[in-house]
Amino acid sequence: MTSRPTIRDVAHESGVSRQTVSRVINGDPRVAPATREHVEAAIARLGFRPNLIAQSMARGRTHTLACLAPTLTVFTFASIIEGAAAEARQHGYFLLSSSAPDAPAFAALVEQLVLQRRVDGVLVINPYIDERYQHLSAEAPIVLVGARSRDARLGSVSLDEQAAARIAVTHLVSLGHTRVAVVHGPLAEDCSQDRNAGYAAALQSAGLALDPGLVVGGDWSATSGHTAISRLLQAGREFTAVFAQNDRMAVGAVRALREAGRRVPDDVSVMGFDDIPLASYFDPPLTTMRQDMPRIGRQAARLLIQALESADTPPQHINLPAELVVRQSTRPMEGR
Amino acid sequence: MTSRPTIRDVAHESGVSRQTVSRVINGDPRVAPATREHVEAAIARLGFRPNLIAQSMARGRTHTLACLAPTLTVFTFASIIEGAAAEARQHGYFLLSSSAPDAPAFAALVEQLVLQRRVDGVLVINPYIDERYQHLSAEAPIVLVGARSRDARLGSVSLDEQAAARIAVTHLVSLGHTRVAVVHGPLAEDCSQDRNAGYAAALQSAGLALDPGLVVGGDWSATSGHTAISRLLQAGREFTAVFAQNDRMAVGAVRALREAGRRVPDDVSVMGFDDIPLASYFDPPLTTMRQDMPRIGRQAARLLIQALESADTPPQHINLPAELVVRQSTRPMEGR
DNA sequence: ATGAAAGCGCTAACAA
DNA sequence: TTGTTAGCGCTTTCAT
Repeated sequence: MTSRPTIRDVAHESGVSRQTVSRVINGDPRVAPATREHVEAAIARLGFRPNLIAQSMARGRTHTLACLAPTLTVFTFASIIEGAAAEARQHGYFLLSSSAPDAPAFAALVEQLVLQRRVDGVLVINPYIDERYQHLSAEAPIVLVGARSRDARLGSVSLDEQAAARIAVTHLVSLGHTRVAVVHGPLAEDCSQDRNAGYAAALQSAGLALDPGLVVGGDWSATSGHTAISRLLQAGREFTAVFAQNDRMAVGAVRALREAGRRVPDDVSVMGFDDIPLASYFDPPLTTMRQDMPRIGRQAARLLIQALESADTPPQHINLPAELVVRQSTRPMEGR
Repeated sequence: MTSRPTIRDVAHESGVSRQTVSRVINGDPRVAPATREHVEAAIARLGFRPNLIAQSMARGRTHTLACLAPTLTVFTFASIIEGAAAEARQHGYFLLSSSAPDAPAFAALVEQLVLQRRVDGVLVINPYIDERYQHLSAEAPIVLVGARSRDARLGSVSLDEQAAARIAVTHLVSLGHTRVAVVHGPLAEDCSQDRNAGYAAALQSAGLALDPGLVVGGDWSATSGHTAISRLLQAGREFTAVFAQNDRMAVGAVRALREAGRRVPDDVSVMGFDDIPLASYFDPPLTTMRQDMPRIGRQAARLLIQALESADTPPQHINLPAELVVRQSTRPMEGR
């Protein structure tokens, strides 16, 4: 197999200079129509494709973005990435995705991608789950996803977590529940804090006291939701509703309740958050807050590209709304 | 911000030639220890990082692999990617992932990645779900994942689907079920065909006739599993067990059965395939075949890197086993 | 409208 | 062990 044709081969083939070929492939208008046709014919004949590496080299930009997540196997992250990729593509960028489970792996990724100039900018999903944000060099434009930026120079896109949690808890309260437990995520993550704040706000608006004994934490896994609620039950806490800060913990909570002989939703209502794909196939189908993940990704990509293309754009912070999806895991309090 | 230091700056700073700096950063042994130290000091002082784009340019290789999936949002695909990324990293490669929902998008991706020389090789997950395999130019080394290669030049890694399906169905048969329905995936995909073959083989080994009326298809979604089983019930087919070719369809099947007043597993046993993360949290917890996805990804990456590093390696085809996970959605037939 | 020359940051081949 | 000389394939001046 001989190596691929270069711009030089096309120049020979069509009898013009390399420069003219370059103009043609870049859509430069300063080329005579006849010349352009000749060159395009030669390109087609030779099957020439511009070498992107060489273009990047000469231009100093790669037209490539990276989207980094803690893992690809979590549905919400993957959805954000796909939304971002779609938006990037529309703007002529290629978006690659990769994941780093911990801070050192993340640092290595940033090193490879940013410091070694492989990409023009980076989208970072959940930057505050560990120390990874410390490795966010200011070398490349960066947009944070799923957390408020704690650095004035970085833009961010996230859900309006507090408002969403408030809607969720208000839903439970409006059903007549006055003792609402919350299973929150790791407090190192903004979204857990914000959802807790929304929980508190909703209770307060309803004139209900917040019982710290009903606040328990998990790590987003179903198992952790199970553990959290089991503990609550063993401690003899009274509650008729649970606001789990994600669907997986909600599912774990449901199981814990059943194991303790409580019916869901007859005895206890349970809400989740995210609306994962099979949320409606659990028993009972989960009432939850739906996040438009792809949209979050699209917005983030748009912000990043904006920053790339007009250097002096001030960093923006975008908040997106979530939507209540009522299924069968929540129901009005029994009159007693 | 001044631009980043180059190899030339390091050369000046340390009083050696660019070539010597190049040798240092590439770990070439032909450098005097003293010189090496000087250069390394200069590198540290300047904060120099080799520009990967320039390296790729000069070397003609990018040390980057791509892993392409139909979507990132399916757990099995994401797991394969993470396994592949880990293996690639160990070998000094960077693996980027991207997704393409349909053949045209896939073609564009291949164009960007392979024809424009952005990566050295490609892993393609599920190449036969549509016409995408037709866009697999022979320009770069490619390894197929999740399907037998139909092209002698391409290596592949997949599950031993037939054996796995056989184990699954044999499990049901050993429980005393003689009327076992199957909900298969799209027949364009090898794995559906192979799992059907395993189903047939298991029945035959058990001396049971295959009733074509008990063979129904879905598109892997829970909804499709629901529809398939609903139709079977409406048609009045008799069966006491269902082998769904993935967990999502199994979950749909369970729902359909319940809606028709059948208890699972008391009246009908249901098996899935994949062991998705929340499989044990459905009601009932799903009996299923567990695939070691990360391992599939690792193997695939290993094959690709092998092909890259020793050009004349013949394409290999690897088959990995799956493991039966018994939970509560299957149980022995009631004696009647 | 087109071409010539220089260079992007690095490595490879050859010398010394 | 080190340096010199050419590129890699393309774009960007600056001429013409």
